[in-house]
Amino acid sequence: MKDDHSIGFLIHRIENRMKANIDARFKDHDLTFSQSQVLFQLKHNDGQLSQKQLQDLCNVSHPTMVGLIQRLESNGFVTTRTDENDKRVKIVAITDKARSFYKDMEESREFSRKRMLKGLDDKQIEEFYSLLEKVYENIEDLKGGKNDQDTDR
Amino acid sequence: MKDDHSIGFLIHRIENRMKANIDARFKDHDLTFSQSQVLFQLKHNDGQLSQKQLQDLCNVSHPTMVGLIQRLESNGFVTTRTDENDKRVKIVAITDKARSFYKDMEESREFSRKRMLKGLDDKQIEEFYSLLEKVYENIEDLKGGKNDQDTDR
DNA sequence: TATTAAAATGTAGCATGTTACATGTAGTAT
DNA sequence: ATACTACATGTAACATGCTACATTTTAATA
Repeated sequence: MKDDHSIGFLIHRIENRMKANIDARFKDHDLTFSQSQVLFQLKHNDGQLSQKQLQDLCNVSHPTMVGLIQRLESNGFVTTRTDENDKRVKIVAITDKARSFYKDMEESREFSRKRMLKGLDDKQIEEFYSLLEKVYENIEDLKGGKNDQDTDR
Repeated sequence: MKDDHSIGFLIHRIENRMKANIDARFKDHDLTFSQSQVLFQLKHNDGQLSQKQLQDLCNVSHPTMVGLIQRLESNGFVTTRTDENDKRVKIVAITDKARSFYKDMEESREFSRKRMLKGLDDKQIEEFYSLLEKVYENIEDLKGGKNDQDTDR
């Protein structure tokens, strides 16, 4: 039983369930969990960021961010424009429509959070959060630990 | 900073990184992280299971399992046949080729595990594992908590 | 027995994630 | 100025996950 749920598989399954549950809750708004993360980052950064900044904040590859932004834009949650000062960069800005959904999004995330953490006390939640942050720092870099045989190759 | 990485987003990003890293390590073997989970379950259950049993053990929807098995079969990691006693069920069996890869798979998973848990002592790892299991139990069911207005909130 | 319900699998269509390759813009060095 | 490099974005092709619908077989029931 112990070995049947190694930590990696466990995290994988938890993520799958959580994502599917939140996607289902957001469906009425034509929004997904991953898209909500983009809106979340925009909301917490003056409502506008470059595509590159978004992909770094969300820790996804750039083609992934391209798709997310395209769908968000086609549903009216963001607008995009080219930066005048540097024509390479695409600026993504949150719309009022997205802002008006923000409360709902927060509530759904809070609901999901409560469900996940049911039965854990505040101290355990704090510990869980802290452990997750450490693990995330360990594997955060997109071009992940290719330095197989040691520290530096 | 605290609110920037809510637990859900954190888990999501951890899973993305972990999956991508392991997929990269498995690439030479024409294998993926998710496929390895299927092989893992087979290995720990006498080498053969029905498709339904696999989808329950891996906690994925049945169309997902269909795809996983198809690719595993086309790469020679499993064989499939119809159950004689119940023609509805498809029996999936691990092959010798997959068995011979098993050690490599274990080593890669161990490498990934060590990287993720770097800096955590045994007690913390135990705590982390226990917390993950609790969270998983909270959201394990595929047809997730649609009973919105019930206990919580 | 005939009908109906349930169970296991399959297919279609989509979102999200990846890597690999391509394009256009900006900065640097010669 | 030219060329080289770096950076931001775009496209292609694929794996994995989902829901919704369809099919086949088994079980249950009238």
